[in-house]
Amino acid sequence: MLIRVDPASDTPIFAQIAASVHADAAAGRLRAGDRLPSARDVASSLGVNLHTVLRAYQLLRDEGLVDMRRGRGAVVTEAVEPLAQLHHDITALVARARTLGLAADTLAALVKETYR
Amino acid sequence: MLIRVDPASDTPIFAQIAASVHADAAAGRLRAGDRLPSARDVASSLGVNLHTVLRAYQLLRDEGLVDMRRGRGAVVTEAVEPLAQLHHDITALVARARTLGLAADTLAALVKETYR
DNA sequence: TAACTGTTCTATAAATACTAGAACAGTTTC
DNA sequence: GAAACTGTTCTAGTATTTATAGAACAGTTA
Repeated sequence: MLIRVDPASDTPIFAQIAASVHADAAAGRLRAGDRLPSARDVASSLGVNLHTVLRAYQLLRDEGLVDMRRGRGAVVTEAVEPLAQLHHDITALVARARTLGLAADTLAALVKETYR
Repeated sequence: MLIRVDPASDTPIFAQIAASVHADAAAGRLRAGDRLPSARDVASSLGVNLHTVLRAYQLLRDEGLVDMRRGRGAVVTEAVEPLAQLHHDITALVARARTLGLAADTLAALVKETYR
């Protein structure tokens, strides 16, 4: 499993790591029972701090996406299934927004605001 | 026009102000030619600093949503139309995500990631 | 002209993001 | 049991972002 990060991006690194896992789960590349690479491995391969990776993992844990325990690592839960189910709807919405010239941040903010 | 802000929220105030305008535009409550309340008025009524409101307005300007000039204020552009067109799709997606138990931040991050 | 508007500037305080190192406590593997 | 792995917790420092504050500037409108 590969986690990508753009150091030049204005979004925090921990958020990018979590988003990378989100994307993999939505695309079906991650399934319940799969294990995320250890935080130390991710940290060294990305050249970031261990705590930064752990913060992303704890975010995913708070969302119920992974189950974390010492010694075992971070294991994906059944909560990834809804993400995969929504994948088609999301890509369709994004495609339409793109043709309308909408910025990514604008659409994302709109979705978040609509949730309330 | 009413702009709402939650001081207890973890999202920055300027982002909340921009999101409030986004929501109004998407819901059709804002149309091209409409004028946003002056930054000083919003600042005093919300109890926040002028610069904080201006930062939100400049964000909307960067998105092309409003046109700003000294003396005239911030006027909504035709770029709001796409937002209104997407409103139904967004609410439908949010409703489905909600039934699946997805968090707002998760869905928003997913949408943003899918955009790339 | 007077009152309004956003623009620009410097400055400060607070919160957040990131890095850094160390020690701890479970789990897995041999 | 021992060794190597895992996340957890702790303190600490730096850089960036957020928000506030005040002042002066420069267009627009009434």
